[in-house]
Amino acid sequence: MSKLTQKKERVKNPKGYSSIIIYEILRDEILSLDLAPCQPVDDASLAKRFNVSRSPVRDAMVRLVSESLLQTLPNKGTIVSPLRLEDFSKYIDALDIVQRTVSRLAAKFRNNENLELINKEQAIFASSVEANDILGMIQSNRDFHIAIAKAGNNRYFEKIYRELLDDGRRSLRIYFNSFDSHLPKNLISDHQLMIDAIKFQNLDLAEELAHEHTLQMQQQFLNYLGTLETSDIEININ
Amino acid sequence: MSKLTQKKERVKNPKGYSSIIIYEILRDEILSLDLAPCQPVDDASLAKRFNVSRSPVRDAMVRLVSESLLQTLPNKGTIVSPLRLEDFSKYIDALDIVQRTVSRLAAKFRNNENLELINKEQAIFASSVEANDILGMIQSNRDFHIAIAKAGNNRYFEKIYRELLDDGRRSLRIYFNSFDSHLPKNLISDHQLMIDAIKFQNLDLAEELAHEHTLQMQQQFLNYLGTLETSDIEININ
DNA sequence: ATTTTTTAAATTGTCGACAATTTGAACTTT
DNA sequence: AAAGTTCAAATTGTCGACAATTTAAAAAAT
Repeated sequence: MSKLTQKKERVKNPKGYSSIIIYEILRDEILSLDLAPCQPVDDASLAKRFNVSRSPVRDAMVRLVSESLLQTLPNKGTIVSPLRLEDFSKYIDALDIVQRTVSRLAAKFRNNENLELINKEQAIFASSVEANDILGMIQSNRDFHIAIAKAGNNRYFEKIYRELLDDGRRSLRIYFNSFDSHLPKNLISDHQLMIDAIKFQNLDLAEELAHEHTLQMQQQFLNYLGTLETSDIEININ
Repeated sequence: MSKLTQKKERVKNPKGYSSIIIYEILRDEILSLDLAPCQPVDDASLAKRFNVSRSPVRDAMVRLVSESLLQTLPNKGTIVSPLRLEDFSKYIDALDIVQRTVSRLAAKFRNNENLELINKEQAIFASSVEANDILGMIQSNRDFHIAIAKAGNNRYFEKIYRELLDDGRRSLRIYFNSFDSHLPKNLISDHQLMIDAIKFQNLDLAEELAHEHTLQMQQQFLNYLGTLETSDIEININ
């Protein structure tokens, strides 16, 4: 076959990027749902696809497993982790509490540098909305909220919040898809109100706005699911 | 050399345990502070020590890096992560908030199965204290608190709490070392009070007890550090 | 027809070697 | 002596092969 005769002049890849690149490609494909939940993923074919040996693929997969984006079924291969939408209300419960706490901490401890970063991220988010760039919106929305967490001046809480956001990345993908043409202008003004509350150190207001922000997201999300089918997801926030 | 002539009759290890075993050994050595913070750790010598190739050692190290127990200094090797005791008050801040939230959730949502597990873990903890077994105390104390988190019926919060506890494992080691001969009997009764508050669904009391529990730990810890040297750790809990 | 045994294939962890860098010391050159 | 260059050693990612299992399908025995 031409593929074999045309023997790739194997110039070894520049040291140590394959596994990182493969990790990022797979991660993006999983998060964008190009790789469907429960879809099998095996290192042999990935190695073929990326024209590398199994080692870098394995490394990438180990990392994805540790992030719970892949799931190993012992001796039965590896699959894209199932997306359990029935867990969504639990997720929102957790996100609500953490988000309120983080906002309150930010309002208390923020300094000028923090505020600058938050404003910067807000601007980036606004421009992704302007450009109707969904992937950009997801990324910059995340960065905006993490900037707030940073202002809380507690790296443990920042880590908790970041990991929780990361846990919800695929759900968030569905959430943003729900704005299929009419853009979420109000998200931008919501963010601005949060910035002001943090800037003026109004702890209670910052917490309340974070709470409303989460509720609104939940609302939008459930409405969207409701348009797909009658959902049996129950809400237990009070 | 005899080492070479005596050629190990390399019976390959039973499939796929070396890397897990090596991971556990290294983890325990790091947590018990046998491997000192900042101490260099290189795969070549570990491979020699465990009589395996670099691959399983590398896998174990990757995992430890992802848990922040090891730290990679690019092109300069890998070291045991520094133990930043100056972060301790931040850690306690975060632990306090999460612990209070988890206790409150547990008091609200606990069922009989949860209560049974909590009681079981409490019994195990009590017997480790009885036996003066520090490693056992650390483990069973963790399991006790995680049992409470489970009762909160929110896997996201459970994960947050577990990871936060894991983050503090080395600090906790120092904490338990501080009870060098007189055992923490009161920890047992504290736990019992928490169990009762959760059992009788007294949310406010459960939260308050969790708060006191954390404060007491902080107190004990700082006192202990104070006996070692004049500590510049500042407390900002209010 | 059901259970047991045998086998081939798939899965998965490990091996030893090697190659692309990077680092820092030794050696020039200015 | 300072700056630049060269080079061996250390670090680190990748390769292709292989071996220990597990799984499940095929074959044999009951």
